[in-house]
Amino acid sequence: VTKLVEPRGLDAWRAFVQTHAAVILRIERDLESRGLIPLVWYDVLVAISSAPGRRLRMRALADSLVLTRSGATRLVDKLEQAGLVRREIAPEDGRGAVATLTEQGLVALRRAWPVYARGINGLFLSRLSAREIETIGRALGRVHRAALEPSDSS
Amino acid sequence: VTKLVEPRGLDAWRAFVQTHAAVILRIERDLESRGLIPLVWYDVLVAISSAPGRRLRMRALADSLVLTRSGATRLVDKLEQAGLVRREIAPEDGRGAVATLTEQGLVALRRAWPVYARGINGLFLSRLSAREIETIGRALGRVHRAALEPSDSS
DNA sequence: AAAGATTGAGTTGTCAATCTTC
DNA sequence: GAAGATTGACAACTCAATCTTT
Repeated sequence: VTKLVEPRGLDAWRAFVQTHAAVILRIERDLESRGLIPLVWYDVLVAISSAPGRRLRMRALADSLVLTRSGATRLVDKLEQAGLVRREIAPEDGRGAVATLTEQGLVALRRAWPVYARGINGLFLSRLSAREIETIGRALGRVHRAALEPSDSS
Repeated sequence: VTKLVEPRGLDAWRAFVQTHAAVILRIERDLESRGLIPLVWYDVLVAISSAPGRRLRMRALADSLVLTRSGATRLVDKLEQAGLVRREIAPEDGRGAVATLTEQGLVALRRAWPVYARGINGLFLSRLSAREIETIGRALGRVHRAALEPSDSS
């Protein structure tokens, strides 16, 4: 394992990856133990509810969740079976489908949020100083935008 | 969506989650497009190779990868089929199995590392200042340790 | 023909039950 | 009986192929 990454950088990377796994797992379990919806479902509902008109095309949903299109299809299938989401034909483009929230979906969203929020606060934010939170938001936001760029691989 | 998390904190959390997904995805694709082993396999090989004596119990492997025990079993099955890893009976405890690296496993590890390292540098570290790297490593390391604690959920 | 979405087949991971050793 | 590991049944996601609308 030649030193292609400086040690400090590697530490940061590892902390980043492992912390993500550990924290997400804890929140997931917490939601489940309280009979609430899984985190991915929550993500779907939030994405829809915060989209203009509370309606979101499947494609856009897939992108926003870092999923494939088929993944989004399967996922919305479940949510629809559970009665949290409804599919409609896109008004301007007959090819497209848009996902919308049902009343139940809105309720499920509101129920899950406090538990999710408690996880974010208790496991993540409460361990960080205001300065760290600021730095992390700004720095990782920058990394995120860069990672969405086309591809600068040689 | 009542304000149970302060806006700055929510920004930081979202940046954290989305950046993770985006960056991991890019690295994964990069490895695949070059015919190298997937990231999880890499993680397994690293975990083993950096364990004392280059041998690691299944249980410890599962923990270090944030996987279930059965997940670890399946994973090592594949690696073993591919000839990168070998299972042996634990010397002191007949119940346990330890995973060890094969010669091929070591080669696969060394081949993947430059590409992985390039991803870490190019997508992550190169977008961050030295101060940010330091802060992220320290802060997220603290979050990680906290997330491994038993469970302080009410 | 291109883009949106879905389906079939296969892979990866989980949970609950089981086997083995302590 | 408890812990380590594995197996069977099943859930989640991906790729490639397909269908529909533009």
